[in-house]
Amino acid sequence: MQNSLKNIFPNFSPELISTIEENGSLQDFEAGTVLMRTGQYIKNTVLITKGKIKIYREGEDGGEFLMYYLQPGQACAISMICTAKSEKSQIMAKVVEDVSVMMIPLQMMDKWMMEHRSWYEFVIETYRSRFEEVLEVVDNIAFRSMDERLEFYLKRHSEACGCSEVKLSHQEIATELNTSREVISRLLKKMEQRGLVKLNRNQIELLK
Amino acid sequence: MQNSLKNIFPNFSPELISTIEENGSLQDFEAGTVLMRTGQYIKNTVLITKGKIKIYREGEDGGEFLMYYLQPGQACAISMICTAKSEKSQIMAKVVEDVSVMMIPLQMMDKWMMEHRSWYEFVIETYRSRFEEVLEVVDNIAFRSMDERLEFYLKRHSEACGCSEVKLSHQEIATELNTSREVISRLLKKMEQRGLVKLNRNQIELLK
DNA sequence: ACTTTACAGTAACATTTATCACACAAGGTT
DNA sequence: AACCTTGTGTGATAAATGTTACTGTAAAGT
Repeated sequence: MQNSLKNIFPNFSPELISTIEENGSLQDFEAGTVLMRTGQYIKNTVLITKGKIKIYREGEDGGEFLMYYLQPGQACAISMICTAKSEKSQIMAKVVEDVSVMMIPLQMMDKWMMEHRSWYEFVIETYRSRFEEVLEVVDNIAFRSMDERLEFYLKRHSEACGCSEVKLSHQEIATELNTSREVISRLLKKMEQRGLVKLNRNQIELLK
Repeated sequence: MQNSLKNIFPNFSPELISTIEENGSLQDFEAGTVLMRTGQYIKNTVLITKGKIKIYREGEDGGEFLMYYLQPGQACAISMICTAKSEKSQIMAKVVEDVSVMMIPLQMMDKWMMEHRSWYEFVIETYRSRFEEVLEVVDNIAFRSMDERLEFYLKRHSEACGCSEVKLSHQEIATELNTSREVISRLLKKMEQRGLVKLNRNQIELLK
């Protein structure tokens, strides 16, 4: 049981693992909890050990524009970046599936960067992969139309959960893509006609 | 003359400055040069000492969607991130005003992170500010319409050059916002009618 | 002075996306 | 069963943006 961190973060050195266990505090949050808001100061770096967190940008009108998901074995890049200078968050983080997270006090960040090679590499890789993901998001909204973005969104979702059924209402999808439910309904219908998906209530099955 | 690095990067320690001068190579590039392409492997971290570089995302149709500009005292975050693992670039970098850049071989990155506190802080701050900038870009395209984005674009430009005249053709603006020249012309005309700008050939003067 | 090129303005039209209005269906509750 | 809530389907219409086509005009080259 105590070795779970080791399994979830296989690249961490044994020493780092025990340092984390000594200094971090494991906390649970229920789905729906908002872990971080725009403008809030960040006090901890967050490692996810269970569940799923959604990182999004909030629009004035209540839009929840999806940036990416965080899953076990990952960390919040924003919290790492801001941590260094205790800066404000520019994003929102909401629990979408009950999570367990390891909270690391911000003072540890700098210290471990110097002392633990595996921590350093993890941080750099986290920056890299999240930056890349955000760039892909930019690509999508800058160059693609809604139908392509919807397909991409569904694909990413099914990859994230590892199954071909996406259990979301049209309204939820619309919110995350910052459009309206009607548009999503219509586009999904077209996709069904093209044989790409099968539609059910609160569930979309990807066929291809 | 030799102290110019010190002036441009005031937070670097004297030891770091001399290390950079020993290991880096100063190179000049003319406006128009493409320094980095999507898919290319990155071999150097780039510090800008003079001029201006545009970082953008390339669309299939030749769009050059602007992410941000790099100016003296700044560094390419992408090159730092990718350097660590010698990853591929996901962006394009083009010189817009003749530049001098200091090229740092990728092996130095990790080494200096451990040895030079001021390098470490510079790198973290570079990550943070660029991430923030990209998030702002996402905000704009996700939540704002073209007229607002255009205003934001012009404002950012005049801030970057420190003057109220933006010397760009409508076509160039359109390319960077991934829209068409006609749209930009229309919107600029409306802005002129609202008294926000004054239009001249190849130059837009911001009035407010 | 003449030609060529790049830049800018604008109308007409097409397409995409947003909004409004409403019907209906599935599940849960009383 | 009757009711309510939530989710879905669809037409009509509006607004924003993209496209085509054409005009004029300033600058640059010859």
